[in-house]
Amino acid sequence: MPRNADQHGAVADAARPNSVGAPQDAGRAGPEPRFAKLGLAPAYRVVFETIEEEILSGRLKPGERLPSETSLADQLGVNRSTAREGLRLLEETGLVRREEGRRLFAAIPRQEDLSSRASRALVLQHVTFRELWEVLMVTEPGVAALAAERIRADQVAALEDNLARTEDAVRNGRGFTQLDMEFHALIAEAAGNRAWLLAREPAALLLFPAMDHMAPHLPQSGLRLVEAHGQVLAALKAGKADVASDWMRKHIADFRRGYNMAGIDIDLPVGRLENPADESKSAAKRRSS
Amino acid sequence: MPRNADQHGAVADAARPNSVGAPQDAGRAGPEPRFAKLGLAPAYRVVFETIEEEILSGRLKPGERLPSETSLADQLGVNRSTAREGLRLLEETGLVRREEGRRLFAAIPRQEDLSSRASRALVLQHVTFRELWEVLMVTEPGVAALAAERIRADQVAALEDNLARTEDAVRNGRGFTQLDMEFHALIAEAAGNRAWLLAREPAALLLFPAMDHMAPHLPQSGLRLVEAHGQVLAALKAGKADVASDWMRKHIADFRRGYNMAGIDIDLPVGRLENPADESKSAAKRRSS
DNA sequence: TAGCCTCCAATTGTCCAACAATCGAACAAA
DNA sequence: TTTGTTCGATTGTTGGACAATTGGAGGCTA
Repeated sequence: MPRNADQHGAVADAARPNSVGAPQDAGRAGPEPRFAKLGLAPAYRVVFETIEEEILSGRLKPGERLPSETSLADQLGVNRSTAREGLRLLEETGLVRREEGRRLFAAIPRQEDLSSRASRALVLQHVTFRELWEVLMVTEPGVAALAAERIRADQVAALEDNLARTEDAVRNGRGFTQLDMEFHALIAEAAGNRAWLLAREPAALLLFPAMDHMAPHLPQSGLRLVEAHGQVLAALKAGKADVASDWMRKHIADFRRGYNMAGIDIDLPVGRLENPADESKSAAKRRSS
Repeated sequence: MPRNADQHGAVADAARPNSVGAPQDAGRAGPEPRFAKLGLAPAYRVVFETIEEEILSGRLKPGERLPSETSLADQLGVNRSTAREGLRLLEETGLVRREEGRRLFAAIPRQEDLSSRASRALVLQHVTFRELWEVLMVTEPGVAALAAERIRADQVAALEDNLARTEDAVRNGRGFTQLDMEFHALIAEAAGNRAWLLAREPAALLLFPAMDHMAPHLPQSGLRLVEAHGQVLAALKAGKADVASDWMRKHIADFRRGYNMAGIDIDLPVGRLENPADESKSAAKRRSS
């Protein structure tokens, strides 16, 4: 790639950041690790990094409109196509997003995006049920303890509503996986800690749906789940952090027991997310293959 | 944008996935809001999703080469520019990577990339020191307990080496933040749980470097840290999960105490990562502004 | 003046066609 | 075996176009 080539070019080379006039590459397989291999980044990546830095540094605040592609390309001294490639990079990072319509905004990456991408990575790594379970075995009680100290009335109400719906679903033999996930997510939210949200969600997103595979084998599981949720909720309402934490631990432990009883191997890698339950935005935004 | 326009076009429309034969757009002036607006994704996004699906489903295995851009564009029935935009999306997701050289490979997203992106998001959300601390207060002891049961000899050796270097750094008044991070990372690795790695790293990446701000105020902090690390390591070697966990808890708790004593507000948002200490790849791969 | 409709400039999505710099592999020379 | 040389394939970048939408600025009615 013509680093500084400006072939037919009229584009102002001076405006191009990082137009390092560095030696091409130092040769590939040098048996002597004498020189550090100097990395030359393609222009589209430089575009990405430049704008990224602009946002990270706060000079470009979330919510603010980005300049038009043409103007951007102009300012950076690259072609619009190149600028667009940089924008795609930003788009996927979540640092730039298009609201409804086309205009691009600077933005903060959304939790859901981060989590779902992390989940995908875990799946691709063939992470096992056991690994996920070990994580949640620690995080969920921890989060519950925090939530007990901070939960607000409206959040209690949301949990009560969730519990009622779960009871109903269980009584009528309907699936309750989604409701279970919602319950745990609500508690995590009640913990009022964004870092926790991010830490637990990828594992939660993968482990809980796995329940669908075991529930059919265990008629009791629904009742046990409702009982546990009820106890946790009660403890939260009473502000008893240790009790909430304890019940949560039992609840998650139960999860594993369920798996064992259903005869499923704990050390099997988890599969792909079947139905991430996001008909909300997903269906509107993209059409699948 | 000409969804299916193929304007001057010669490109095989049939080959185009998702060439939904939807009415151009229901015509703008349709006085009847009869149909729900069906979300049309730009072609470059369809390209992205198509290839993503190919990888996620395992039809395209990690490590495998992708077809050339021209051929790809050809197969998908879009222009090379458009295909490239899709590739940028994939590139940033980490599902596609360029080894050394240019050819693109299918790949699994790297832990580091996921973590650093997550960290950035936390910073942009102005997450506070307290939030991070609350997370690590739970995760680190949990991870240590697991590590006690699984740690291998070579991992013990690595920790011992790290401890020795830390002692040296402390004794000679050098910075030891990097070594501290390494110590914790090694333990996380010893826990042999990839989901844990992902869960704790974003917070760790942000919290530990913050020590740089407090160490200067606390002459003792280095010694306390070495003592704690030593105790944890001893417990790990002895396979005493609960002891390791306990010492780790104290260690992290100490962290906060240090902050208090240094007179730093716990509820202040953490700043940007100053020096993520990755001269290894960072310096080689990109040149900064 | 508020409300509505029309027309136009600005912007995004795609596409085409080239060219420069490399990479890679094949082959020749030292 | 190491070092050049050559040539085709591939990536990085650029210019230039055109269709479909958007967002307003005006202008026209109540």
